[in-house]
Amino acid sequence: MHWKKIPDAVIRRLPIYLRVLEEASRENQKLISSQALGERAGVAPALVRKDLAWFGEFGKQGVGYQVNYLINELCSIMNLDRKVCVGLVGVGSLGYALARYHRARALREPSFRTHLVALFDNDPVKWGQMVDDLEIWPFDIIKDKVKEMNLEVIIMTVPAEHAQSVADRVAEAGIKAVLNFAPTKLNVPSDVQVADADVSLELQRLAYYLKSN
Amino acid sequence: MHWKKIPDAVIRRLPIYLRVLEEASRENQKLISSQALGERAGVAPALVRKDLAWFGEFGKQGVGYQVNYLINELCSIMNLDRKVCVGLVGVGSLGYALARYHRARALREPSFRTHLVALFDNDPVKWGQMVDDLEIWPFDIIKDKVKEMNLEVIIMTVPAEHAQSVADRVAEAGIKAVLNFAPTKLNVPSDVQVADADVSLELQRLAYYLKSN
DNA sequence: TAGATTGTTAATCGATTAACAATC
DNA sequence: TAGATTGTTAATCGATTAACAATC
Repeated sequence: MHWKKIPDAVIRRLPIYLRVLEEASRENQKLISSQALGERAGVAPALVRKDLAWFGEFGKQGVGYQVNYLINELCSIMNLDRKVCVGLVGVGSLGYALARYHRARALREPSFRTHLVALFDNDPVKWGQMVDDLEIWPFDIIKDKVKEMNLEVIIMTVPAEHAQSVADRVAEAGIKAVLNFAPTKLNVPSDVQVADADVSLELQRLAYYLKSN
Repeated sequence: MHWKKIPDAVIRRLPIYLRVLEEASRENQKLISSQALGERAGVAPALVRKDLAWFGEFGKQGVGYQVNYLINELCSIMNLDRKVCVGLVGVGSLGYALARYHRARALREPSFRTHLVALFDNDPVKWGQMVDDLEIWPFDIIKDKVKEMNLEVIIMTVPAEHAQSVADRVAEAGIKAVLNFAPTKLNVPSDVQVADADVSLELQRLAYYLKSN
């Protein structure tokens, strides 16, 4: 695109707006102001307007934003106006749970938009086992599967000590986006995006705030 | 404390430093420089020094930081120099998995420091069932259990539509820290800290970056 | 028209980086 | 001592907020 680079802080808020808008849509709201949207998203109204203004003029002065129109625009901006195929590596207890959770939610919420379609593990005992209607494949064939199934995002739920070597193989397979649950920093090529989702970091952060209160 | 308020951005990095330091300690490293610590944490060395300087002078010029000493200091700063008791509400597939994952990790890593000790659900069918060696209690008795077991943090893995009312009850029970996996913004009293951990927000953010690449 | 709310600019606030004297 | 690395200050960079003209 020809735009100036959009700050990541902005990109992180867009899915929150999307979530609020979809709620509003379910409640049959047709219009929403930056004030109301911001309140439900936990963001100042001026910031909501500024965030949206990076991408165009979506509102009407004195009126607000059309809920369904803005949902469509945001989906297109976020690259969610299509099926995004996701794979998961490491079907231990956490991987298993996330797999089931993700599929249940995708079934229930059509707005979920990311679809978990493949599971991988390197334990031969697990190969061929099913989680709901998904088969567990050997991790070794991930490169072929990425191509065959058009996987674009990989969720990593492997032990910390294997995370880096798995990440290497994942990057080699052409994946550009990884959601990493392992408690370790991954070194990946600069064109691969990693989102970290280590539960313990958040718990430890919360512990700090128990102090002052 | 008498300090100026520490920015949350700083607090979020401390657990990352802690993780790196514990790795280094396991590798029998005695000393670490802000350079090396920063590299493994993904943070600029100057920022590492500035973050630590909020709390005191822990290093020696020309030498660096003593790994084990800094671990102790950081634990004390983060309020992790003791057992932090955690409860979990909503033993669905995600809650069940997080429970098992958390306990397995706490057993394996003594440095984990937060301990999951109670599970709650409002489905009578689940009451009395065990997840590993933890019993599932009725959500209704959470207030008593918070007192009895000294719970300080609650992990919420309930459906979005129940999240707010659960949060109200949790806050009422005296809890000041919540890790929320439900895809909804919780309104809580200002002395209650909420950390959001909605997987779909991260997946959607990753989808955006698939575009430009 | 009058009231409401957008898009945008300028001001503020906060966080990160660069640089270096202090000192181990 | 010489080299290394801290703690800290000043400079830079970036993000948020306040304010308001434009306009529906």
